[in-house]
Amino acid sequence: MKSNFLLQSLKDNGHTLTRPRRAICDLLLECGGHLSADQLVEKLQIEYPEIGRMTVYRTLDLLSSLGVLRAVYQGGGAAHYILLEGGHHHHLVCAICHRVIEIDQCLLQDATEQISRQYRFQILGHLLEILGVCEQCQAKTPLN
Amino acid sequence: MKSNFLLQSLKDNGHTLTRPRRAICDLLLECGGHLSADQLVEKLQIEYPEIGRMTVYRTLDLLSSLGVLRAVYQGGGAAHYILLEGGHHHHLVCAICHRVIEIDQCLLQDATEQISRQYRFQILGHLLEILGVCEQCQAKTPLN
DNA sequence: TCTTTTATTATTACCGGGTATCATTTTTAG
DNA sequence: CTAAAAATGATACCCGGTAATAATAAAAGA
Repeated sequence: MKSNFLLQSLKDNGHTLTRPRRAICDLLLECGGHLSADQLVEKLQIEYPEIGRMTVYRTLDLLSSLGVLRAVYQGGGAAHYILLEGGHHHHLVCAICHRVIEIDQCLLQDATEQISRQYRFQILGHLLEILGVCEQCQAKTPLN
Repeated sequence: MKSNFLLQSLKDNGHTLTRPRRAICDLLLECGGHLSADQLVEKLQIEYPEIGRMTVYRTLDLLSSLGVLRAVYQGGGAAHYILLEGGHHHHLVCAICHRVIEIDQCLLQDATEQISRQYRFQILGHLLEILGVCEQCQAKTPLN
């Protein structure tokens, strides 16, 4: 049984580890994030048909407020949620196919410290989103 | 009469500079961005009561597709739009009062070039959003 | 200029993601 | 075991954004 930092965070902050919350946190971790609320609901229905929409939304909000999850709103559709184990997240978004490519390394250690001092801003986390064209789409639709 | 790079972009791409579009682009530049579509509509109503919601949404979409504007979706409410004269944008978001503090300098010149090579990703722009607590809110609610 | 074609706009109705409400159930504390 | 508190689920609702369409304005051609 692997540990789940989402559940751990709930526990550490005095929240109950209920069946729905366990299911949601496990699924989130299993899928590595990048799911929308409705996608979560749909997947949960298979094994836990009793879990309702509201609980999913509420749990996602709760996790977000604890700083271990983050809602990302790309234009148009539903928000998707990314795991924030290290307090930060970087990813590339393809403007054509909307593929999301995650970047593990953090490019901003120094930069954020500088910002923090300069603006007297207490940093909780950051999100870097790079918009562009992925390799596959460059091949399909050469822009030049 | 100062130049408006939003209007210029429309012109350069063969779009008509109509009265509504002029009004929208002027207002966007005047306010320095960070307005929602409905805020724009409301402000426009004062001087141009004939301009409808749809036109505003369409114009914002058009400008976004040209890469000179970008919709930013913070959780909850409506998207707001930021000017992208240089193709990128950085800002700080206060987790408590939701104030938005813009950062002028770009911290990512080197980092994005590295990403581009490493992932063979053709970068169009980037958005860095730093979440934290601003100076005023730190004073009001000391976290420790 | 007048006509034809194309682009843009305004109105309306609609859709879907997310929220508010509240009664019910589950969990915790005593 | 009982009472209080927390969490859940069903329903209805709200609001930001979209789709569709008819009318208008602008551009192009004769």
